[in-house]
Amino acid sequence: MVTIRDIAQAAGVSPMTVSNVLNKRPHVAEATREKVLETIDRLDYRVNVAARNLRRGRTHTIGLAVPEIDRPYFGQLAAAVIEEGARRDLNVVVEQTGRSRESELNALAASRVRMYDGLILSAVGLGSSDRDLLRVDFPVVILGERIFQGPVDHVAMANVEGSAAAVSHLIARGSRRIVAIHDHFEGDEVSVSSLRNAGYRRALAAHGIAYDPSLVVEIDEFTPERGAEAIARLLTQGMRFDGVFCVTDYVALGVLRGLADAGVDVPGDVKVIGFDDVEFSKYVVPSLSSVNPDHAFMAQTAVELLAARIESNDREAVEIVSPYTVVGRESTGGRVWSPLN
Amino acid sequence: MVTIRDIAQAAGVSPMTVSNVLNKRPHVAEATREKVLETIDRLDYRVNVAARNLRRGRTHTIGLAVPEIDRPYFGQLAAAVIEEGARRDLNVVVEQTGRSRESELNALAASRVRMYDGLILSAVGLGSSDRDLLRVDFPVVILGERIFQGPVDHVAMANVEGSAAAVSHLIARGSRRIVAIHDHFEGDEVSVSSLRNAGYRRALAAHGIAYDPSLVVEIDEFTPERGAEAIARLLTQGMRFDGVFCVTDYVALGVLRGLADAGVDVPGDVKVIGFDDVEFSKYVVPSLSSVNPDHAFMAQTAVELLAARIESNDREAVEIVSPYTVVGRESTGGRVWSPLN
DNA sequence: TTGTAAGCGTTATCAC
DNA sequence: GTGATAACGCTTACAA
Repeated sequence: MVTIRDIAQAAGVSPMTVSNVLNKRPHVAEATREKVLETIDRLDYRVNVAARNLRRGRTHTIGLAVPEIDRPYFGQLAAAVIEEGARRDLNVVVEQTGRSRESELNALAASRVRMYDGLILSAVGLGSSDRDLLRVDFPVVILGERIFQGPVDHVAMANVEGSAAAVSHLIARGSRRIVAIHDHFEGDEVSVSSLRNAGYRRALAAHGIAYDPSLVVEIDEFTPERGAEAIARLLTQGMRFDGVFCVTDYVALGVLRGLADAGVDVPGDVKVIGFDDVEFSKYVVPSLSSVNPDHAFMAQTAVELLAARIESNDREAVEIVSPYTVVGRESTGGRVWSPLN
Repeated sequence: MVTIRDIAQAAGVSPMTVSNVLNKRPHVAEATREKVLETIDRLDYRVNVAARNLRRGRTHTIGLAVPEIDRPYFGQLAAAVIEEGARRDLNVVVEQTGRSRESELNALAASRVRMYDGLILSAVGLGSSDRDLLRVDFPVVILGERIFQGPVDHVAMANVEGSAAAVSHLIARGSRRIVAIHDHFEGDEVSVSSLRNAGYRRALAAHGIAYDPSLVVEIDEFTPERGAEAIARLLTQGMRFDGVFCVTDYVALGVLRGLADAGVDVPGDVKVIGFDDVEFSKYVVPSLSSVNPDHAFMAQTAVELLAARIESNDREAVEIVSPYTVVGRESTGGRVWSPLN
C-alpha cells in the first residue's frame, strides 16, 4: 500500500507537504505542488480514509435507518437523502429496522458505536413513551412522523392536516360512508395511524358526518396484501361504504386490487385516496389520489439539520413540518392522466 | 471521549486487557473480565471504530452502487443486500449512479479512495468495452447484467433465456405480433436491452415467427412514463399488435396505463409481460406477468462472493447466473390473484 | 493470564 | 514555504 510517506520520499519532500497538497492548503509553492501531484499520480496513491477519520475525528458518513428500503415510500426518501448527502460529501449507510421498536432503538445505540457522524432515523415503531431514550449524546434527526416533542431535531409530516385534507377531498367528491384503513393503535399513543385517524375524524366532524368506528379497519402491516384482504373482508361482511382513506399508497394499491376483484367500480361506486404520493400512484389503473408530503423537502431538511448538528450541538431541538398537497386523480374522480399531455 | 486507556486506568488493568475483553478473546480471568465490563458500562465507553479500522485495515463496510434506489427493482435488491450484509456484519453504503457510465466508473474509482472493503456494482451504463477498466486492484462484484466476461466476479441474470421464456409465454397464450420495448442499443454492444432483445428474437425464431423491426420500440429511460408514451405513440400510428414484452416491470406499469387509456383490453386484445417481478406487479390491475430473477439469490450470492474476495484475492473470477421463473398473471390471461386464497 | 512497546497513516502544532 | 514531532485510539507481537 502506498502511503503519504512513500510519496514524500519519492518526491523529496516531507509527509506534511504532501498532506498540505492533498488538502489544498495555501502556502505551498507551485513547483512543489506539481511535483507532489505528479508523484501521487505516478505511484497511484490513495488516501487512507480510516487514518484520516481517526485523526480528524469525523467519518463523513451518516446512517439512515428506515423500516424497509424496498417499500416505495422509503425508497424515495432514501434516494433523496443519499442525493442530498452526496451534495454535502456525506456517505449514507442504510440500515433496515423492519419497523420494530427494538431495532429502531438498536440503530440508535449502535450508531454511536459505529462509524457515523450522525443518524437520520425514520421512526415508526418508537412511541412517545420512548422520548427519553432519544436523549442521546449524538447527532440524531427523526424523520417522518410527528411522534415526539422530544429532545431531538425532527422533520415531520403534517399527518393530521394532510389526512383531514384527504378525507375532505373524498367528502367533496361525494363520499359519505368512508372506510379508514390503519394499523393498530392504542387510545392516546401517538403513531402514524393515530395521527392520520385524528385527521380522518377531524374532517368528518368539520362536515357534520358522524364517526362510525365500524368503518375503521385495522391491518397489521402496511402492505398491499393486507389492504386487499381488509377490503375483501369488509365486502364479505356486507359493509356498505362509498370511500376509502388508506394510511399509505402502498396499502391503497391493495385496496384498489381488492375492489377490482369484487367488481366494485372506482371511482363510480367507491372513491379511494392514499397517503405519500409514491411514484406508482400516477400510473396504476385507476390512478390513485394521494397526499404528497414533499419527500425532497423532508430529505433535504433532515440532512441539513443533521449536518448542522454535527458541526455544533449547541442549538435547541427544532421541529419542522413538511408542506403537503392533495393530489386528485382518477380514484376520486379526478382528471385522467395521459402520456400525451 | 472515553478511551480504552480510561477504562484500563479506572479498572486497574492495562489497555490490552480491556481490548482482550472487548474482542472476546480467551485467556482473560473471569474476575478481570467482569471488572472491565462493569467499568465500560459505568463510564459509557464505546469503541472508536475509526481507530479500530485503521489498525485492522478493514472497515467492515461495503459499497452498493445502483442507478437509483427508488426504482422498485433496485430497492428490492438493496434491501436484500443490506440484509445479507447485516448477517455478515457488513455495513452497506448506498451510492446512486443515475445509470450513467461516468458515475459508475466514478463509483469504482472512488470506492478505493473511500472507506469500503469492497464494492457491489449494479452496472447498467458500463458496456463490454469498459471491461479493462474493471481490472481494479480492489474487491468488486458486478451485479445484474451479463455484460462482462470480465476479470471480476459477476452475478448475472439469465437475460437471454428469461426473455425468451417470457416471449414464449406470450406466444403460448396466443400472441403473434409482439411489441418489444427496450432502450437504445447499438448492434453488438452487450447491454440489458440487447440481451433481452436477443431473447425476444430467439423465442420468435423458435416458434417460426418472423422478426419485425418495426415492433421493437426504443425508450430513453426505464420509467412508466416512457412506457406509456411508447404505447400511445404506437397506437396513434395505427400499429397492430397483440402482445407486449417490456424490458422491466416498471416500464410495463406505464404500458398497462397507456393501453387502459386507449381502451385496449388486457389480456383480451393485448397481452403484456414484464421482467423483474417486482412487488407491485402482483397487485396492479390487471396483475402483471413477469420474469422473476430471484432477487434474494442474487443479493446473497453477490455479498458472499464479495466477502470471500475481501478475505483473499487469489481466486479466479466467476460468473454465476441466477435462476429465473416465468410468473403468469392476469396480463397474459393467467390466474387471477385474490386476497382470499 | 496480563502488560509493554510499537505502529497503523494521517494531520495539528509549531519551529525553522 | 517547509519539515520534525507528536498524537488520534486501537491492536499485533512479544515479553513477563
